[in-house]
Amino acid sequence: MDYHNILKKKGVRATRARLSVLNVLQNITQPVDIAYIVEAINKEGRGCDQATVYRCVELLVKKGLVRQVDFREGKYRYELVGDHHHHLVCSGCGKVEPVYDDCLALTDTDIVDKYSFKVTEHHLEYFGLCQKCHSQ
Amino acid sequence: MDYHNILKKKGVRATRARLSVLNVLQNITQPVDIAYIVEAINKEGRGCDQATVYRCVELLVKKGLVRQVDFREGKYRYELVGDHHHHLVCSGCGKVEPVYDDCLALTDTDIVDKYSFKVTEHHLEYFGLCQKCHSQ
DNA sequence: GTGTATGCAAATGTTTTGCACGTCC
DNA sequence: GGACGTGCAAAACATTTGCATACAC
Repeated sequence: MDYHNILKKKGVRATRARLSVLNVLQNITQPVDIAYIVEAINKEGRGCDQATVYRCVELLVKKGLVRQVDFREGKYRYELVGDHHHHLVCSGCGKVEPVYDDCLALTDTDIVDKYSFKVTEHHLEYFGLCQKCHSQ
Repeated sequence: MDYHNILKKKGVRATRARLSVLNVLQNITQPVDIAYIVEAINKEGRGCDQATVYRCVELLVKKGLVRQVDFREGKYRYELVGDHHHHLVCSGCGKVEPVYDDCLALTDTDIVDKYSFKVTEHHLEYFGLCQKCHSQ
């Protein structure tokens, strides 16, 4: 909850820009792109340059606080790591629904055992049509 | 095997550029980017513009012959669809290993049932360190 | 021959970088 | 005070687009 302390614990400075980025990501219901973050920060008082936002999210991803997501749009989106989940992305209307189920049969640990490959993360997204778009 | 006929069956023209792209992708062991495809085509005689390659892969992906892959590099890679598999991507040396196991516990069909969401495709990649990079 | 694909060049969109100045601790 | 972060502007890179010409069928 207290991002100031969380950042300190991670060994990095708790700057205004980083706190702003985390604060924006705390209030979203689905992954957002850099432009969204910049705009959101600008709305709440003193703004922030987009180069800074790029540098912030890069750091936050590296520190494991933020997850980078790819919806095949030619740009990345970001969300707080929080609880582990995947996404259902509708190709019709763009709606994004989180999936909290345990989706993987071959877990990260299985892969370590079978392939001698130490998995640090995996990315899984489902693409298709939501009920509304499918029935049209 | 005969891409000329495969393209015809898909209802699109079997042009030199499309056949070249498919031919390049037939000879790779891991997903490659657009620049690689352009260069490979240029090496084998009459070349091909990169705009054309972009247009070709877009069509081939749409027709289900080519798969677009994202290794979090800020650009996409492509490979023939062939048999379904996922990837282990080493963050250390960039090595890519295919995984032919059935990785998903929550299949596309399960999702249709549980979430009323018609899955057309899913993207799954594992990131981490290969044995060599991990032991260093 | 006709409709579609391609080449070329320019434009667009995303992300990165260099450097002077500001801020965190 | 000193190291590190930020703003600004420019650059780099991936991808897309408009239009005249070439090609597939």
